[in-house]
Amino acid sequence: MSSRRSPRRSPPLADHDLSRTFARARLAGSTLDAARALIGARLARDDRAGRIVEVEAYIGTDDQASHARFGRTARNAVMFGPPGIAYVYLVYGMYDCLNVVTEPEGRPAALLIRAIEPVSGEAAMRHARLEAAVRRGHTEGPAGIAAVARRIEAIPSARLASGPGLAAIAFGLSRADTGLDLLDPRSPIRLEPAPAEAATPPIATSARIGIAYAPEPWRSVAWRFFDPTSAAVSGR
DNA sequence: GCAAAGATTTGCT
DNA sequence: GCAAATCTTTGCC
Repeated sequence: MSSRRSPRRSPPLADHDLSRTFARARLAGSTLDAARALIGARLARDDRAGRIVEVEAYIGTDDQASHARFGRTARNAVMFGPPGIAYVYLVYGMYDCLNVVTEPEGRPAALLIRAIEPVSGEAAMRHARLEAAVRRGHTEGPAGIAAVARRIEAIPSARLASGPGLAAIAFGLSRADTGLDLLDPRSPIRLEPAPAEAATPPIATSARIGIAYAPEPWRSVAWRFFDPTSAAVSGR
């Protein structure tokens, strides 16, 4: 590039709207506070966006349901790092799940994104869902890919990302995305605050899902947070 | 080095 | 309503 070009202090952020940057401070403190802050916030990719409607908190090495219960390992290392970073893991050998790291560096904690209500880019989400079905060999039956494509077209919008595995598929996320800074406006996947005009959503709580293996009190603690008015909440 | 289990989803009985 | 699918991570011998 020519040295006569006017220098840029940072990459193309000149027209970036700062009101669309989620505040790292909201993730750096209590994970339970951060969980409430995430309900109604947005997850955005270039061609799609959605409203987070369900999250679960996993806090510290004492939490016997958390991946951090074994201490720091190769898999969970980012949970011990700074807040706002993506932690994507493979569950049951089949599905990737997105977490947002919380709390200061050195304290392992994260919020599992369990459900997202699509706001835009539903076609991209359906396309991602079809690609996932092809990868899993679900299109090799007698019905073929056309039948699977029709079935995916028929899925209601609110069901496109209504579970942790489905949310990752809808947004095209995989373990390779672990380490991404979700609060960097230049990141391909970003966390953004709810629009100023959006109403504050109601928030309900319950025990976390799928952790029956954990001893009490971890099994029953109400660390799942969701918007009970959303049709996109998982398990309905 | 091996065995067990898992922060899920889907399809069939 | 139950069980299969699928493979990485972790604990233990």
